[in-house]
Amino acid sequence: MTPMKEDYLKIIFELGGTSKMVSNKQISQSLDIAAGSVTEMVSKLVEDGLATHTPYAGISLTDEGIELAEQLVRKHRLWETFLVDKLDYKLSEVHEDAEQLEHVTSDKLTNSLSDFLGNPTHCPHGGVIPTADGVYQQYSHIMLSELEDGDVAVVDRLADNRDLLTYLDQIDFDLGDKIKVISHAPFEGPITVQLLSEKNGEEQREVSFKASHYVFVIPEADK
Amino acid sequence: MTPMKEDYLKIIFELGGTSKMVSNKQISQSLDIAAGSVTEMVSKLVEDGLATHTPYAGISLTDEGIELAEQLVRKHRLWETFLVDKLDYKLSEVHEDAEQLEHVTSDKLTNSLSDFLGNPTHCPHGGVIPTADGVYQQYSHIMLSELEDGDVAVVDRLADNRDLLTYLDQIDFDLGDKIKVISHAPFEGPITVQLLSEKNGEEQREVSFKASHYVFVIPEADK
DNA sequence: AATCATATTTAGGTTAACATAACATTTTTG
DNA sequence: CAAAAATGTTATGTTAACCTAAATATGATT
Repeated sequence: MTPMKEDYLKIIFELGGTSKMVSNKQISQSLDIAAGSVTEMVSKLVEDGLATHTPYAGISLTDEGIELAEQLVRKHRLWETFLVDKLDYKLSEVHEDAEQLEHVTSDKLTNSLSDFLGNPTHCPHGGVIPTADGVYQQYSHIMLSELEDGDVAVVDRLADNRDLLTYLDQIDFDLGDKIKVISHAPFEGPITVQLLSEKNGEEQREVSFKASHYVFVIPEADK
Repeated sequence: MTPMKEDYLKIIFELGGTSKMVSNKQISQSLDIAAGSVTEMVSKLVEDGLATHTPYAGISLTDEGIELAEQLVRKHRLWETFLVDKLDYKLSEVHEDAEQLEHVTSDKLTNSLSDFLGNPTHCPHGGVIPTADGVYQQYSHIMLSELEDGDVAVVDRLADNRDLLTYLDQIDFDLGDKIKVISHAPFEGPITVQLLSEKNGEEQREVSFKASHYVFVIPEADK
C-alpha cells in the first residue's frame, strides 16, 4: 500500500463504491488527477484484489477493499476528533491535517488514540467511526442533488472537504437539519431548501448545485 | 520539500552537520541508502540552499538547513512526548510512529500540540525540544566511542533508534548515568564502563562497539 | 612513491505516480 | 439513427528517488 492507493480507496469508498459502481470521472474530479492516471491506478488496485473494474462501466471495491477503506476512515475520523476535542481546532480546519495523519497511523497508534479519546463513536462531522474489528454502521450515500422538489429529508453527512464546509458554515446550513426541497434553479443553479426545525420558522437556504453533490441526506419515508 | 529530503536533513543534523562536515558514508549507512543515491540527493539539498557539499570532503548544513532540521526535531520530539505522556507508549516504542508523524505535521498542528502538552522542553529521551522560533540549546555530539580508557562522562543523549533503545534497556544503561570508561575490547569488542552514581556501587556495563557510536556523552572537564 | 583499499562520484537503468494526447466507446441529441 | 459530445482507455513521456556498476579520488602501507 502507498498513500496514493489509500487515497483512491477512500474516495471510491466515499463515493459509494461499496454498493454501486463509481465512474472514472468521479474519482478523477474528486482527486484532481487526470482520467488516464486514474485508469492506471485503478488497474493496480484490481491487481491487489481491492477493487473490481468493468471497462467503461465503473469501479467498485471488493470486501477486502472495503475493509481497508473503513480502517482509513477510522483513522481519519479519530484524528479529526483529536484535533477538535483536544487541540481546539475549528470544524472547518481539521480536514487537511487529518488527511495527512491518517496515512502514517499504525494500528497500534490508532487503537491507543481511540482509547485516549474515550473510544468515540462519531467524528465531529457526524460520521460514524468504524471500530477496530471493522464493524461499521452504514450511512447515507444519497446526495441532496438527487432529491426532487417537495422531498423532505434530514442532512446525515457532509463530505469532508474544507471548501465545502466553509461554504456551508457561511450559509448556516448544518448537519442534522431537516429540510424540504423547494426548487431547483435552471442551468445548474442553486437548490432552494426550507429549514423545517421548530426554531427556524420559514427560513430558506440556497445550496449551490455543486455543493448539493457533497451533502448526503436520509429522505423521509414515502408519504 | 519531500519526506525524503527531510530525512536527509535530519540525519545530517543529528550526525553533527551543523558544525563539522559529515561524510557521505555516514549518511548512507544511517539511512540505509546506496552511496550514489546520497550524492544525488545531497546535490538537490545544495540546490535548495539547505546544505553545502565539497566533493570528497563532506556535507554540512546551511543556516536555513539547520533551521529546517530543528523544526523537524521539534515535531519529532513533540510527538514522542505525546505518545509517551498521553498514549502510554513505552520509550522504546515511540520512534517509528513519531518518525512518520513528523513528516505530515503542519506548523499549526505543531504549535497546537505543543500547547496541549504544556509546551514541554524535553522529550522522553532527554533531548531538548526546540521552540517554534528556532531557539535551540546545543547538546552533545561526542560519542561514547570517542572516549578513552579512564575518561569520565555523563550520558547526555541517546540516538533515537528502536533497536538501540531496546538494547540499552536490556543492559540497564540509562540517560543521565555518570560513567568511567574501564576498557576497550579488541576487534571492535564492547566497551566496559563503570557506573559512578552513588547507589550503583562498583557496577559495570558492557556496551557494544556499535552501540557506543549512538550514545552521546558530556565528558568531565579535564582534571 | 607506487600500490591497494576505501570512499565518492558519475552514468545508466528501474519504478511509482503523474501528465498529455490519440484512440475507443458510450450517451445524448437534432 | 447518425452525428456530436462526453467519457474512458491506451500509449508515450516526465520526475523523484532509488539501485548497480564503472570510473575517479583520497589516504594508508609497504
